[in-house]
Amino acid sequence: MPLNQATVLDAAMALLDETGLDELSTRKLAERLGVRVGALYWHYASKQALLDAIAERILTRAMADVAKTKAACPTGAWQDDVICFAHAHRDAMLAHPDGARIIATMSAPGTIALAFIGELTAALGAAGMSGLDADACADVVTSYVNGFTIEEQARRTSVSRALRDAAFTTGLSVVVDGLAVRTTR
Amino acid sequence: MPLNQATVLDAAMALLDETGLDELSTRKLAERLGVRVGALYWHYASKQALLDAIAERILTRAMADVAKTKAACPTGAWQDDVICFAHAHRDAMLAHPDGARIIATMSAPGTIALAFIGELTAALGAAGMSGLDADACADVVTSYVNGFTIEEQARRTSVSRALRDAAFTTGLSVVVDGLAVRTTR
DNA sequence: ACCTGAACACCGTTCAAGT
DNA sequence: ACCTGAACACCGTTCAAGT
Repeated sequence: MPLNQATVLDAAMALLDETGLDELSTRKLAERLGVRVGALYWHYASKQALLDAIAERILTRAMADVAKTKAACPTGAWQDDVICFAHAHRDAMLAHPDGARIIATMSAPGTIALAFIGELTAALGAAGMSGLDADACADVVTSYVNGFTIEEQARRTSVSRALRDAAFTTGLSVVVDGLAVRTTR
Repeated sequence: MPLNQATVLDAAMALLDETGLDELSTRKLAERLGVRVGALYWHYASKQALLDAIAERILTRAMADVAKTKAACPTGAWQDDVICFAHAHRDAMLAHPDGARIIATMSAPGTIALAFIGELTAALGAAGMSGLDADACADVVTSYVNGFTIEEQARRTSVSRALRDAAFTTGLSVVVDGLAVRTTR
């Protein structure tokens, strides 16, 4: 049966998981699929387009996690929403090697990325923040999460996952506290 | 006269400024220096070592800016210190194409990077934050700055520098507000 | 000490031609 | 519609040998 975008993407993510981004080449991917390199370009216009598809898939997973968590525990407090978004975002990136780098270097925010940040902005708007402020504040959250996770994944640090989780959570609470100041004035 | 580490580094930064990170190859660098590729490996063990040197130079510039600003206007308020650090950090990265990406993907934090984060941590410690908290809080600041600036440089956005500055400053004030609640309890 | 020459083992991308 | 074959224009790195 012929290849399609989904099969290529699946193989690319498997290769990513095994080797990391630096070793993810179109040629190795072609070999894994039992096909010549050129064949890939029928399904994706470029390697970057394929990486963008990986990024979208990672963020799709993050959004699904948000939906699930909110369904299981609908507290209604905007702080919990923000915390939920941030953890889902980081977890989805940590699930694959160099996940944060792939998100950070994607060529343009796709539909999923826009939806993700849109939902976060809406959650902040519901907290009584209006317009420009909500946009900028959603940006603080995603910038922090991206910055933290990129660093975390780049240096293969010796510090345990538990300690890194604690540092992340502490930093996140700082951000949330800062947002709270903005909400109450 | 023979090449040395500084000459190679200068040429690499000039090439970076002209072409960006993706076009910065050892071969183009060698051509610019009037030398064969292999010659570079006498001065730097690898391309990554050269990129690390670029990262160090960028952070050196950031630290110099911090020192200058503090000398010119020594307010003593820790909030001003944090804001000063963050702006110097971002400005130094924005001064070169893909500057933030180079910082984020450097193989290990060098002496300068450690000094930079050390000074920031000390400033927070002087604000009455102790130990682990000061570490984690310094991390929020640098994570935010890195995350924001990577995004900013990655997508060659059409939004003006002034608007991006405003968004950065708003986000930074959120972080500072969050740090303040930690300082006063 | 510093560099050349030349190779090794790779890359991403394109495109006529096949089926 | 989907893939092969084969090329094009590159990469980073190593290392004997030269000066």
